[in-house]
This record gives sequence, C-alpha cells and structure tokens, in this order.
Amino acid sequence: MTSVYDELTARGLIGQSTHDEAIRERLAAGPATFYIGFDPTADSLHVGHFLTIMAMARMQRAGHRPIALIGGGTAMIGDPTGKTDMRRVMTREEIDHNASRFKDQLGRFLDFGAGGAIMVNNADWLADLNYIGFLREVGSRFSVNRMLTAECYKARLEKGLTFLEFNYMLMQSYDFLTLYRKYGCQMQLGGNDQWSNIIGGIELIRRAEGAEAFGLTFTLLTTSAGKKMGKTESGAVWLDSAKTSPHEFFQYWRNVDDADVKRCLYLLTFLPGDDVESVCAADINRAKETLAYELTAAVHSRDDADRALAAARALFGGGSDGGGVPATEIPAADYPDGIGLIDALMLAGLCASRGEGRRLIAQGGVSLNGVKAENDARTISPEELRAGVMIRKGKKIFHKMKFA
RNA sequence: GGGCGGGUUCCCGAGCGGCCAAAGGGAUCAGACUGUAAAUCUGACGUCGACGACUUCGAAGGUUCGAAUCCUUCCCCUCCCA
Repeated sequence: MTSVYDELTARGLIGQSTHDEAIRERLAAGPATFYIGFDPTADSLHVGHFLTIMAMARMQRAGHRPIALIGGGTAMIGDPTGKTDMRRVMTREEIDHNASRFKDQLGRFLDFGAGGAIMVNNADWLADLNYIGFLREVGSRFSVNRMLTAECYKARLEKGLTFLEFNYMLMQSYDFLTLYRKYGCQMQLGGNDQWSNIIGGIELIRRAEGAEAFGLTFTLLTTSAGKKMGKTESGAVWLDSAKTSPHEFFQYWRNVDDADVKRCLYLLTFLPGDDVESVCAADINRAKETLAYELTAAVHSRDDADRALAAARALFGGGSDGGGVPATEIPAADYPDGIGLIDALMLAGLCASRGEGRRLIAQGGVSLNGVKAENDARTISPEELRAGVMIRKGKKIFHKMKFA
C-alpha cells in the first residue's frame, strides 16, 4: 500500500510542503498528529473547506490523528489573508454559535471516537491570554521585518492593515505551539493561502522548543479558469442542508465545467484513481453525475444522493416529477383564486423583484409543467395548486409549488 | 494635528448644474446554439399598479425653476508632512 503522502500527491492535493522528504518519512514511520484550523466566520462549513476535510479524512484513514481546531479565538481577530478589506468584527455569541455548528458538521467526516480525532477550540487558550506574557514569549520571537515581506500581507500593505489583523499570524503560530506542547502535534495542514501562517508556527516551535515541525498545504479548489469553486451567484455552496439543499448541492456539481470534473473527482472523492480515469474517459456527462452523486452522498447521505439523482434524471430526461426538488407550500385559504405567476416566482425565491419576474417571463424564461408562460398575467389556478405545479426558471432551475 | 485626493447603482469605473436611473467593462439573469459543459451571438440588468411614477450617486442641511454635479457641517478612506 502506498503512503498517504504519495496518495495525496498523486491526487493533486498537495500545494506546498515545508519538508518533502522528512514529511514522507514521518508519515511512513507511524501515526502522526496533525491539525487544521477552521475559523468559524459563518454558521456552516462550505465547499471550500471540503477539500481540506477530505484530506483530513484520508490522513485519518491512514492511521494518523487529526486535530480539528475551531478558531473561536482567532475568529475574533480575523485572518487578513486574501482579504482586501478588513472584515466585520464578529461578536462572541456569533462565533460560539458558528463553532458549535462546525463541530456537528465535522463529525460527519471524521471519527471523533476514543483515540480518534480531537476537536479543540483555540478560544480556550487565546481568550484569556495575558498581553505582556504573550508579547514576551511569542512576540519576541517574531521579526516584523520578516512578517512584512510575507505574501499574505502584501495586498493589505497597500490598502491598509490594522494592528489587530497583523497579529493574526502570531495567534495562529501560538496555536501550533500550544498543540505541539499539549498533543505533540508536529504538523499543520491548511489551504494554500495558509502558507505564511503555518511557517510562522513552525518557526515559533523551533525557536521556543528547539523542535522540528512540519507544514503542508493543499491546493485551492479552483476551476480551470482559476476561479475559486464553491461560489454561486447566490453565495457559497454550503455543507449544511438547511442552507444549500441536497438537490442544489447535487446540481452544483452536476454542472461543473468539463475541464474540472477529473480534478474534482481526484480532490474530493475517495474514488480510486483508475476509476476516475476510466469514468472520465468514457463519458464526461456520466462522470459529472458520479461526481455529484458521490459528493452528495458524502456530505448529506446516500438517500439524499439517490433522491437528487433520481430528480435530476427525471427532470432533465424529459419526465416531470422529481422528489427532492425545492418546493414551496402555500396555505389554500390564503389563495382561494389561485396565485399570480409573478407572486409565485417571488414566493419561490426565483426572482428578487416583481420587475425581474416580469422580465423573466417576457424573455421566455419561465414555464409551468413544461409549458412556457406566455405573459405575466397568467395565474396559477387552485386546481393546479392542489395537484402541484412544477415551475421552471431558465434551463436548470426547478421549483414545485402546491397547496399545503 | 496639517495638507492633497477621494467616497457613484453587485464590483471596477465615467459623469462634475438640466439631454442622468446615470457611459463603459466585469459579474449576473434570460434567449439562440448545445451535452444540465465550454465558446459564441442576442436581450435584460434601481423599484412599482410601468410609453408614466417613485427612490438612488458617503450622511445631514442649504443655494437654485432644476443638484450625483455648487455651498456648509459631519463621517469614512488613500497619500504626503508631523
């Protein structure tokens, strides 16, 4: 069996590593403890985190021990990396709430059982730090000159960087040091954008403990065009089914670019390399279906994936019905005469304003049960609502509406 | 603290008294073509009971028949000096 390191490399996950050979040897030598941090800046993890999570899961499968660090403390500072503007300062309550959501979600992918993965929150040691003590222990080991040359601060040096955010690197480095001391954690992984922060921690460990630590970053999940994946017009693609339904989630992956399918299969699924190659070579559309199915099953459930797949086939294969399609139920009592088409679109969230709805219909972008809506005066009758109407917006967006 | 330059619709960015709901680009949405792909072409893109009305150009006042454009105060940002 090949080592995880080789597996990660073969699948194209590795972005940069601090010590190629040393890390390979360390991972081959036996169980290693590593950590990855997640800043709870939203109330759900999203697709951007998923690649990292899968990498953790692969490592765990290979016998290593993951520490999932929830950045309850660092989130109070805000990582300036990759941001051009200072982010909104979050309240303690928001952060705590988000952190608890993260916890639940991570539990789906990692085994937190005895001897398994560990979850920690850096608020536990950052929140009550003593300023003087921290400066003396940690601050003294950082060179501002060096920090300023770090790539992650470049952009911000032009737009403005607060002292608060400048400290982020120290916080994260201190996390690494703390985990090293507490759990013997010798390795930090992260997105490629975390490189500078990881290096900071490694150097801190060396200076403070005289010990060696390693860093490994993953490629960012981007499209072949270089854009970050996981964003849609309506925001991020979330892992929480309440924020992005399994159907939408499935559709997102079903619609990825031809050019990105193989990469995604390698990066995000456990599908063996040979299978990835063969499925992509055979039929690209089939490969997309596989991608969508596998990811939906992993993030949500087999059942959800089955439903989404069935719905997709029915919907796009010419059939009309499909379970799992987003649906809106309206109380019959409120609409004795049916509902105006534009109102229905608004209610279903298919358009943001009535004007937009009107335009949509005028341009031929709306159909009901497969019949194109000719004009915006159309109403959906009570009979139709009783039976349930399938509203289709554009080519790919379906929404069911019926009486509750 | 002093001085310069700024804050325009989702983003970038024109406009600098009426012809401005505001050029251009990007993003987005729809249509055509397709394979639920890409590329391309076309249209739309503040809100509404829509050939009209209403609300926008950092905030609040003011000048004017008329302001995104002029004046005053305030808030925020960049840069230079301290």
